[in-house]
Amino acid sequence: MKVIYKGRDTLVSGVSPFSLKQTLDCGQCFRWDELEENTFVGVVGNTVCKIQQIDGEVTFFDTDKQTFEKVWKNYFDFDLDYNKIREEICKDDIMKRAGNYASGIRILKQDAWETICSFIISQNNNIKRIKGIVKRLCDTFGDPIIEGYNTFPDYNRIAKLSIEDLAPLRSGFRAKYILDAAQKISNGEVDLERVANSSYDDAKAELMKICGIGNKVADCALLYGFYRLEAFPEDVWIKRAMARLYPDGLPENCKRYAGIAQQYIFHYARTSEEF
DNA sequence: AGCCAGGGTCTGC
DNA sequence: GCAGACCATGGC
Repeated sequence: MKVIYKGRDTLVSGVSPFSLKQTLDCGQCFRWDELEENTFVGVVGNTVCKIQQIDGEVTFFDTDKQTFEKVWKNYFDFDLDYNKIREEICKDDIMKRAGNYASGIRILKQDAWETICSFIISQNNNIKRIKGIVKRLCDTFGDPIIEGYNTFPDYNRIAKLSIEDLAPLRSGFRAKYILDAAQKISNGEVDLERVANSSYDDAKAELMKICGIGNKVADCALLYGFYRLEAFPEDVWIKRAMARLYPDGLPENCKRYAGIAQQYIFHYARTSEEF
């Protein structure tokens, strides 16, 4: 990776492979909007940024060295070598095709609470509406950063609210789950530190103490919010794809990075015409 | 108009 | 353990 600080912007190149669009559009995050082709605006923590990719060059607008190092390099996990990972997991024909098709996807390092909350909202829902609910959640209860952009509200704030307070979100039956998650994390019943530091099975069990978090949402939270690259969220698409591609289960050499394999298969099954 | 959406809970075998 | 109804809401 090559990083150049030019004027007010930060320019990144030589991350191979990387597709900003595939990464932000693959259903792992819900707070990015595409302004124009390959140009996105989003919020991470209390930082707002416009990012554009043209060929191999990614521009982080109005971003100084310190912010890039502290926020964006970590968020996109630019130090992780995806070529090496693909070498390890894309050994058979199917994974080679899927990995080749979705090669620009990277797993983002997102905030744990934000992913927990977002994937509770995702259940029995579609990406467009998930984004709408998350936006209203931030607009209503987050702190302003700059005009039009708020932080994701923290769990202590949400824990003080009632179901009626959440009505403007129009999140339906999920509102009570959002509250339960915020309350249990806020009062220590569910310990995010413990989730981060225990084994995969224990971490999953801890998350599933929250009403509204089942097997799939727990795996999403672990993969996207706790950097557990071995987590393998199974939604309807993946189940369909697995039944056809790997009826006997995921190949052994995929398991260490099952979450990345999952992204390749998911993207391939959902958008490729040859699937 | 009616189906479905990156599911989970609750109930009944 | 496993199947099936039900859950709110909106996009298509």
